[in-house]
Amino acid sequence: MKNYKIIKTEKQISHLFQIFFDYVRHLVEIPESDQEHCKEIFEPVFVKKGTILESEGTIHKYHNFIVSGHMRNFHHDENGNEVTTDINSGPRFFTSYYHFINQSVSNENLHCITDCELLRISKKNVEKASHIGLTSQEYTEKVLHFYLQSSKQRIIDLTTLTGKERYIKLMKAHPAIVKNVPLIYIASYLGLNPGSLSRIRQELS
Amino acid sequence: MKNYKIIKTEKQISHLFQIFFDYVRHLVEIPESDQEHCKEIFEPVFVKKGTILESEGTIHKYHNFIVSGHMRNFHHDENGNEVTTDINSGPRFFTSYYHFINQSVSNENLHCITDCELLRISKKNVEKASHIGLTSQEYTEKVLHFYLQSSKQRIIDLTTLTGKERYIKLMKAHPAIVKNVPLIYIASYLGLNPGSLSRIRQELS
DNA sequence: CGTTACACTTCACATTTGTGAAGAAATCGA
DNA sequence: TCGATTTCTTCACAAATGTGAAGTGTAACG
Repeated sequence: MKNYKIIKTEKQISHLFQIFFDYVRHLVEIPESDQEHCKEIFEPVFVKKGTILESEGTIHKYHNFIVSGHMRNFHHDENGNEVTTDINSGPRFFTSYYHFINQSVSNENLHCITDCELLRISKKNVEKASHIGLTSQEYTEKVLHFYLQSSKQRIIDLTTLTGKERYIKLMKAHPAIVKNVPLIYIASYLGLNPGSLSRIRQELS
Repeated sequence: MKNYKIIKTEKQISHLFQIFFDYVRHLVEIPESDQEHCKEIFEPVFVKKGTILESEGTIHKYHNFIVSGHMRNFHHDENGNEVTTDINSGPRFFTSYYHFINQSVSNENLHCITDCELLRISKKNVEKASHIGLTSQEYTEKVLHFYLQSSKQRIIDLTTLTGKERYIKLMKAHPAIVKNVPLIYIASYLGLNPGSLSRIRQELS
């Protein structure tokens, strides 16, 4: 089964970078010359639904930017149960940050829930390109801040909201996730059993 | 009521820095010369139980290191209810990071639950001392990573453990917190009602 | 020393969520 | 297109947690 590197036209690839640059501009400036350089160090990848891009027990090779599609991050707990810790859609970065940056063995899996269009960069290229704003210390710190803020908000939601309230909030914030991602993953992400979430859905309809 | 700057001896202050340096060494090297400099830019503060060190609606002035004592971080939700987002004991840094670093108006309160011994540094001094390892980009990134990892673990605990399991885990990891911090704050931190946590305590005894 | 305020426990009852099994629906691959 | 597999729903019952009130400490402060 060939999940990777399906051949696409120049135009399609150009479109990926367009979305990428539009997204990144929110956080940092990227001069024209850097944009050209990005096209050399970021690799466009088209991945089939179901692919595990990076898996637990390995050192993750790439820093991934989701252009389109849905991905989740999961691991196994001490009883062997899958725990979905994160679900996200493009455009955005989606990586096991801590382990990627430190190149330590990750306990996390990056799973493409739907077909995904990605741009990814190897650790080597990240280091080579440290002069580019995008891979600079400053940008990294901004990204980490952003994740820290989202994590804090999620903790607040988990401690103060009921399951139904958390689901409603997710529906409003990310309707595409609720539409495209299987219920079991959403349930795990929200800290609910699939049965409980199904009941909540029914109550809401 | 005078909560601040109770006069202490040279020896007591020296002890604070000793604990501080011991702690920081885990993450970064600090040469002798930098240690001397630290003593100039960090201010020892002795604070009475109950003091709100930094409060919501203001720009936080200091980056705090708890030498001893217990502090919590809380805010008010849209209904005006207090939410305790974090509880910690020294030695460790305890600051509303995002808002402090960006010098934006914080929505968080830093509350001394017990008498606390602190070392704190103003934003100005942080910038002045950027050549010291301790206030460098590298150190900041390590600290952010550390917080991100703790937040992720807390999310996992909140989604996969019951209230009783979370309480037991806290007891094991931080017995001093369970002993010294009022139940209402611990309950809020664990995402439980005070009544529920009290029941859990009873079941465990 | 006594008053006051706050924190903690306890209770009965309501609500939410978990559990496991069974069947319906949707999806996948040949 | 047709089985095979997975996911989703539904149900009854169990367990966990929320709620509000009442009563009992316990610490703080004058």
